[in-house]
Amino acid sequence: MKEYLRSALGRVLRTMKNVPTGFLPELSVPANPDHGDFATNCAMQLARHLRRSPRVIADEIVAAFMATEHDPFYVESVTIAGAGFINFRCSDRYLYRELESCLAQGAEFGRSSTGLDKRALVEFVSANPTGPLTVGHGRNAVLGDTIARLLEWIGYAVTREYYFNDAGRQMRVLGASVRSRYEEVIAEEDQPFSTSARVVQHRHSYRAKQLAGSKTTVPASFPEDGYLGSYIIEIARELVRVHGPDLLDAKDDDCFERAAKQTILTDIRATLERLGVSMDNYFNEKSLYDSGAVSETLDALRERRMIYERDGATWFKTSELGKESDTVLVKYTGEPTYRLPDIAYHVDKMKRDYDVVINIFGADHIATYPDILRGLDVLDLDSDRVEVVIYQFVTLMRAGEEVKMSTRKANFVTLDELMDEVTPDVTRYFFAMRSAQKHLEFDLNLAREASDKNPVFYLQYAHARICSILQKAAEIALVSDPALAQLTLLEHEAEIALIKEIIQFPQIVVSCAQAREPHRLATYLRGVAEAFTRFYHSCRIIGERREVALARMALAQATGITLRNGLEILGISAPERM
RNA sequence: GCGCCCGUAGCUCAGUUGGAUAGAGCGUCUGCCUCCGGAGCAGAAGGCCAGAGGUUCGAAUCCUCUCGGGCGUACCA
Repeated sequence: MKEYLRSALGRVLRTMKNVPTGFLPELSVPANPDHGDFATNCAMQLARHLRRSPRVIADEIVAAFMATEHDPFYVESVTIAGAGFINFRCSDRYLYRELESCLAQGAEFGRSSTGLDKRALVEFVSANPTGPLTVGHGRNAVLGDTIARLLEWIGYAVTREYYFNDAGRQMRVLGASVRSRYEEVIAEEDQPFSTSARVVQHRHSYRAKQLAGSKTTVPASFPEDGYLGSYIIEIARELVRVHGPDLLDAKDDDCFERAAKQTILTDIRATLERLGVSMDNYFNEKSLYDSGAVSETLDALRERRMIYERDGATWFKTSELGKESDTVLVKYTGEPTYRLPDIAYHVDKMKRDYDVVINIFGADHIATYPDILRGLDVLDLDSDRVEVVIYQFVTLMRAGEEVKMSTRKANFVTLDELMDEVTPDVTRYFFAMRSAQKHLEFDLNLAREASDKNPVFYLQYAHARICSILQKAAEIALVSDPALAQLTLLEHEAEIALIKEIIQFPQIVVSCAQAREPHRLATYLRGVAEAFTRFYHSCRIIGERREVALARMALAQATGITLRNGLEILGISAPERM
């Protein structure tokens, strides 16, 4: 419809005098449905250029349109309103055909081939295995996965990738933390009745002072910046269960580190799985060192004369590339900063030849990616293919107070805990329903206590109700069969409004995917569910004469298809009863 | 200091490439359950779209400045 109007208007405008070549008419959907289904402002835009009043120009355009381009299949009426808007109302026949198409496509309704034969890489979550995924990672995971699903729906072949680093100082601290807890568990088992002595001992330790006011206690051997979460104790207990006290003699923390990493990574995978996120690839930063990619990248940058040495460190001349200062790539210790492997990683991504490479980053990583792009530019790789979706932080509210989150300290809420409280469905909807660039306030008390107020239930409820109606109708021998339904019987205001809502779905999917904005889909689905409940309240199905009932059942079925497919993209279940 | 993001109803947020009377949910107030699922529906109240300039037929949307909030700005990851 939109395409037809666009090209028809384009042809009309080309026949008119003095219209600039290349002028394209814009089509929009009026906010007020009384104005029509589509509107164009082109008469107003041309007014200045043609030095005539917009209304006169609009008259001319409409006359020409009606004479040469008017197709009654699409357009029922054309009117001129306001300062010079041209409004088009589409014909019911067009609506019925689109509705038929929805019913025919079923589970495929909303899929398109806009991005056919294109490949996308979506890198997201990418948390290092030092602890369980937090609420913040949840937002990242939902955004990334939903964008991936949207792209798949418009035809892309998508790879979901998780980039992680299991080496370096943070992992050594992790290993030391586990060892300390391990020793603590062993000591407790030896002297099960001396726990009070242990607490006294901690009260005198430096760490205990730091922890004053917090419930967490740690053994004296605990690293100063160790990981305080209770999951460390769980890992230590498991090691005791399997190895007993044998590990007390271990000469370094390697075995503790390995055990921790393995457990945590497995847990992360399980958490993501529970959220409905399944990665295609876990990319280990270490492999970039093993393959030589890191040193190759450094050499390549050096060849372009963008590298120099100073104070024992290796610098990247980012000041020549629009940055205030240069950037260290290799520290004086000989150890690279994270930027170098990051660049090498993206070089690797570019070599894998994707049409688009999307990264999902929290706002705290905002400063990291420009360096990556600069690196790619220097190496003549097409950095335009790299896109970054930055999301703002999640503020967790508990009993009206903000909870500051840190993986190191114990007071974070894990993604698993969140899902325990509000279910994965609600978690996904909550994170998907808001624009990524807005801060997200997550009221735990509200989410926990008041599940009946959560908007996701509104969508699921509408779906369940549709299933229930169709089921009930079947019991009295009314079987929904789109092929037999006379859709022209759908003429109630609420029916037409619902049809118009439904048939927008494919276009919505395309625009959400292209804009990388899942929240607009959530907003749209809410509108579909609202239009359905309005229809439900003004139009009965069971009890109406057979033909009308069948037509309305077809409409209900189409609504169900739209809700189901939309929820599928959001990764949320569409239950048949609740 | 500099960079990025945000500022829309009491609260949390929508608002497509600039369009016609700025919209939802929650909360508040009115109605509506012999009726396909009331987790609902219909309606009311609530706004100088942070503020000031600019661009134009037309601005919540684009530009500049100011004020407020968040996040960065490491030889930490």
